[in-house]
Amino acid sequence: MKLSSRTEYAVRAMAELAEMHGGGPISLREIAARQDIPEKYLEQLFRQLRKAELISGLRGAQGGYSLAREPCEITVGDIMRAVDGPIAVCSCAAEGKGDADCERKSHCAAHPVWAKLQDGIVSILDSTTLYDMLAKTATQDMQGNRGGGS
Amino acid sequence: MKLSSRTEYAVRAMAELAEMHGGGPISLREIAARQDIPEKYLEQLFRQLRKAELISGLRGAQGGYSLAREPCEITVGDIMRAVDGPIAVCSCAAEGKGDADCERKSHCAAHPVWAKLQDGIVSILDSTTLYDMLAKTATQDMQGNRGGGS
DNA sequence: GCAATTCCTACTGAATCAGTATGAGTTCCA
DNA sequence: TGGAACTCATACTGATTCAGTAGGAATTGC
Repeated sequence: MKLSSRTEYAVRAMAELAEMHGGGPISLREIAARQDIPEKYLEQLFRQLRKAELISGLRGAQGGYSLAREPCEITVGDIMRAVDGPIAVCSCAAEGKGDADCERKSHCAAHPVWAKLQDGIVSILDSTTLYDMLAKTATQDMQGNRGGGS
Repeated sequence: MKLSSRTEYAVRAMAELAEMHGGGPISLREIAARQDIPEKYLEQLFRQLRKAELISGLRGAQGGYSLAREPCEITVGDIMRAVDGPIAVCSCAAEGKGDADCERKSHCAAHPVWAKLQDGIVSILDSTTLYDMLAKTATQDMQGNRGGGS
């Protein structure tokens, strides 16, 4: 039940791109530095994000990456699937898997729970866009909970 | 974002115990056989479940395990925490961790999303009891989709 | 043409996970 | 009273996954 570092990194990097959205492309190096992510590792993730058509890369000097769609059109779920594959709490409750491998299924007491969990997770991830994330962070900053109440 | 086999096994085994609840203790061997779980592995899990006071063990011949509380008093979340420790989608959104390790937190765009996800997961797991699971399985059986599609 | 950048494949070390092995302690029952 | 049927406890192992690194080819702006 834990996020991979791929997902954590990718989401943070994408948020960074979203914040800069509209200007020119931003280099991998810059994003890695600002978010404190190993550069070469992030490079791998970006390749996957590009293949998933969430970002587009521009080669050569002054090149870099930028979002391939508007921030409000990219969900956390999209990012996660791009770098970690389909979301699946277990093999018998995975996306796009109607009747797969679990021969137990029809009489398994656990199955409905996993299905519900899977559903809950996916619906949160798919309903949160990069736009939402930035908006929330801004709000959070405005509310300014520093030194907050113990 | 995946359940461990510990959790999957433990929940299934607990459901088995719940189904038998009220009779005498059931031996590990029997549960393992019925749920097709490696016996020695399940033994480990049961020790943890016992320490968490979800089940109680009776030693000696004719011994075995039984639920330490009513099925409606044991949640999937309880079971999961017993065998896998605290539920945490990431280190900066974990249970019982007010202000821990993530120095980024206050300005991290991802944090609110993980917090929401964590919350959603925990609330599903903590609101589903063994009793609910059995009830659902029964319903499922009554709807009886056996021999189903193609 | 050269510097900055993306693109691509392969490797590696460490950590986690699933499962085993072995044996001690307890209790019932013949 | 002894042994069979159990739980209880610790330590080990092999495999897989994960996080991160290395090295270099291709492309583009200046």
